[in-house]
Amino acid sequence: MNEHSFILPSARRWAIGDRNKNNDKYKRILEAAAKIFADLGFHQSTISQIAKTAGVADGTIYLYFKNKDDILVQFFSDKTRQVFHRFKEAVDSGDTPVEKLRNLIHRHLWEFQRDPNMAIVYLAETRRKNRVVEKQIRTMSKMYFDLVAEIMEQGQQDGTIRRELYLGLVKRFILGSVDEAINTWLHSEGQYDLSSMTDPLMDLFIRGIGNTPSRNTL
Amino acid sequence: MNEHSFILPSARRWAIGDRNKNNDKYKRILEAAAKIFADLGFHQSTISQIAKTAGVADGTIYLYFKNKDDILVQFFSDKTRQVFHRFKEAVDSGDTPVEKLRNLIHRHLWEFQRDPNMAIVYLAETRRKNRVVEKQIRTMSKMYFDLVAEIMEQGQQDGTIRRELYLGLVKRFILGSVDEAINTWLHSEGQYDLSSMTDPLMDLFIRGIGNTPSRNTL
Amino acid sequence: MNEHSFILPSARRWAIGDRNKNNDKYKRILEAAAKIFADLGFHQSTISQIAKTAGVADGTIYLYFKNKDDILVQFFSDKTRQVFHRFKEAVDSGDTPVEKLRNLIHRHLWEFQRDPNMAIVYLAETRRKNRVVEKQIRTMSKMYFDLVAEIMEQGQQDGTIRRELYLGLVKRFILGSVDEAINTWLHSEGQYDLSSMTDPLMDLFIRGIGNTPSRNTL
Amino acid sequence: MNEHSFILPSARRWAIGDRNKNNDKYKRILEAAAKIFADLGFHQSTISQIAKTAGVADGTIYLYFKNKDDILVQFFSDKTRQVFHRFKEAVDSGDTPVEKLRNLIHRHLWEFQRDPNMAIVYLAETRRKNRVVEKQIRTMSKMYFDLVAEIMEQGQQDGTIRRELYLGLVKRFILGSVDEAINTWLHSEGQYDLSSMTDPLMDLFIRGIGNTPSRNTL
DNA sequence: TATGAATGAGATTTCATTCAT
DNA sequence: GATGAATGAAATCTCATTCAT
Repeated sequence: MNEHSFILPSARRWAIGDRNKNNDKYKRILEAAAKIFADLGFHQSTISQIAKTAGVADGTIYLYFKNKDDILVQFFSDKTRQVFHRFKEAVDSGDTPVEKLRNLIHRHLWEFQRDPNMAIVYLAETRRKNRVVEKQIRTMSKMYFDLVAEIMEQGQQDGTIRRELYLGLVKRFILGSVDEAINTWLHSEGQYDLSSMTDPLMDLFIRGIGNTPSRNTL
Repeated sequence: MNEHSFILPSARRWAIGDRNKNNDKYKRILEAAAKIFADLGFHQSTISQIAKTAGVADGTIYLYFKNKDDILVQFFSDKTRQVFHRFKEAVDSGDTPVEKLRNLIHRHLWEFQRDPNMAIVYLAETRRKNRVVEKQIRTMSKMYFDLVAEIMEQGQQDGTIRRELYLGLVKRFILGSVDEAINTWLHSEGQYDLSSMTDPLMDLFIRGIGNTPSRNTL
Repeated sequence: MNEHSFILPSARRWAIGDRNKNNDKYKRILEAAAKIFADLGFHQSTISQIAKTAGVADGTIYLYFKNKDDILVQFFSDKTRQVFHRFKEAVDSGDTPVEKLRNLIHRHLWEFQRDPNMAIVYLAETRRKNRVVEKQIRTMSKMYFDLVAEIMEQGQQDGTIRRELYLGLVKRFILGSVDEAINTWLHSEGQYDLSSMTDPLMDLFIRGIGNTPSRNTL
Repeated sequence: MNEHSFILPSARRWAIGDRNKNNDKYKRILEAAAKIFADLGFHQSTISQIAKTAGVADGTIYLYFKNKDDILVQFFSDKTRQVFHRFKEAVDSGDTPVEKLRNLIHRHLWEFQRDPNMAIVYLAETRRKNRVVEKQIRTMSKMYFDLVAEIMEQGQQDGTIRRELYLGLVKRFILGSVDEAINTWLHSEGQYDLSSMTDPLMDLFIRGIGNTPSRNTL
């Protein structure tokens, strides 16, 4: 599941199931990296800055990570695992498809608002060519697609979602809007509550912008 | 309008209205830069690569651009001017608000499909922190907002667009979806026709994903 | 006292009281720089030449010095401290004002003869406009002035030195002559003993070139 | 006499005895160079800056000067010729040796005060190792020595100057003091009248700093 | 394991000089 | 003769990575 278990066996061997202080170092580096990457972007960040922020020596980072790229890769792997577990939970906690979608969007905005460093790194890397985290992003994209597809299919069965939709596009339609909302929020320096965008966004997703006499309500 | 006309007067003075072979050096560098930036990202690109691609010496670049950042800035300024002129045209060529929006989306997808380097650079820079082209991107964002707002207001007056929408969010909703569609297309290596996404997207924009008995058609 | 202790704490922390082989790297770079600066002048010298002469990698220099300018600044700070301590000693070891002055001149010539690289760098920088070591040179100038002024005042009190002298000019008169003597010696490729100029110079300082029936002897 | 007559025959051929507008360009470049060299130092100055200041194209400079070094060389040759002619005049206009020396010092200070750019360039180059103008400076030094020697010998014959002096040292004694006075004046930003230093300096030269019952007066 | 000094490849930028016009 | 765009060598400085301790 995580390719790095194999690449750095000596460093990662104890990383699972071991609660000693070294394990903590791995996490500290990852958090420090997130902060620095978010502040400066991946290429502008230096190992020294990350090491200093994490409170370790430069060389120590190479005990836990193969190289600079690998920090980003592991960061994405970790976040993907964490976040998608919570996304899944959110979806599962809804009863109807519309409620499931609403919960997903809300959790999505909420998690990114809670962890702006992750949000910044995610948004930036997601739109880079030749990305180091290509594989991770494809995995994420697929997981998101599966979540949305599951909701849509349920909705199509119970008649609340239109049947003639191309699901691949629906995913982009939703993910793109949400990401853009997050991006705008980040560039506004977080001056409003991002998760409050849930209902307005849901309204647009479900009803669109067009005007018709009688409509569903959320 | 273009601040760089003043920064490099001796080099740019003849840039308009002169058809000698020097005239195109500026353009060649800009095109080369777009290609390299698109392939590697701004920070991974080197002046040497750009120079070689443009067929000039490294030093020559500094006759036309203040520094590496300035290449990106001028690239954005140029593209913004060009593209938005065409976006405006597209909007103006529509009769109804829905038609205007459809023309805008179509032109948007079309232009980015036609110039994938621009698309890649735009998508990447748009989501970076501490971006060199902050000003250019804010300008672009504002222009896009104005275009969309104009259409929406017209639609609200003639009753085809819902009145209770928050326009700031609608812009993100549309721009985010379109950009994500472009992004997906780019990462698919351009294996399908991007502009054919226009109508499916418009359908989602106007009607949303929700199911209702009677609906508008495009 | 030395601002650079603060600028590069990690590199300089162990600089005092530690005798491992790293300790001398700072000194080796400084000596190498003195040699190269002396041979070529500050602006013609390159970091690579200094690094090669010091036997370190180019990048290593930046562990010990902020930038190229900083090498010169630290060089001057170090030399000023060392040399003026010895100048002070020389002055203190004389009993009469004339003896003090003689000891100062002798020590001055002696130290510069002993360290010709320092002499060359000092003479060159002392007469440059926009000098990087402006502050250091003003400090040195002030210290020299204080030494001379102290001697002169004593001499004026005991009647061996004329009372109507403008001390600011006397300092230039002495320092200028001595520096010019050093300069001439340097450009003669050191083919004679510089410190042997002490008594002839003292004779000129005390008695001048004019002829009078009865005079002091040194 | 001027080696550059041979190096650049085509450019210099008409430079003597020709009063066309091109001759003027040569002078303008030399003056521009003096200003830029004085402001920034030789190595910090660029051909472009000189060209712009002189109001000519960069390439034009190479029609009049072999290369950047050659500008400095010709500058020194010109100034040496001009200034020493005036120094000689000053010496000749004095009746007694002491008067001659006084006139020389006064003219020296006066000319350098009148042309601070020359002063700055002269002082800087005079104390550089491997100097491009080595030959010019040796010529100047020799001329100055000859002037001083002539005065001294006359003074020794008429009894106003001590006989036991080492003339080589006397020259450095005088030149060094005068140059240091000029240097101090330059670094004070010209806030006082440099040529007023003549008599105080002469007093030090003739009588020294030592105290004796009966003395010459100037 | 942990450290952090050292390395040196590589990036940006400058500028003396050339040469086609 | 005069121009100034073009060149490309060379300089400074950064930083991912290594390795002796």
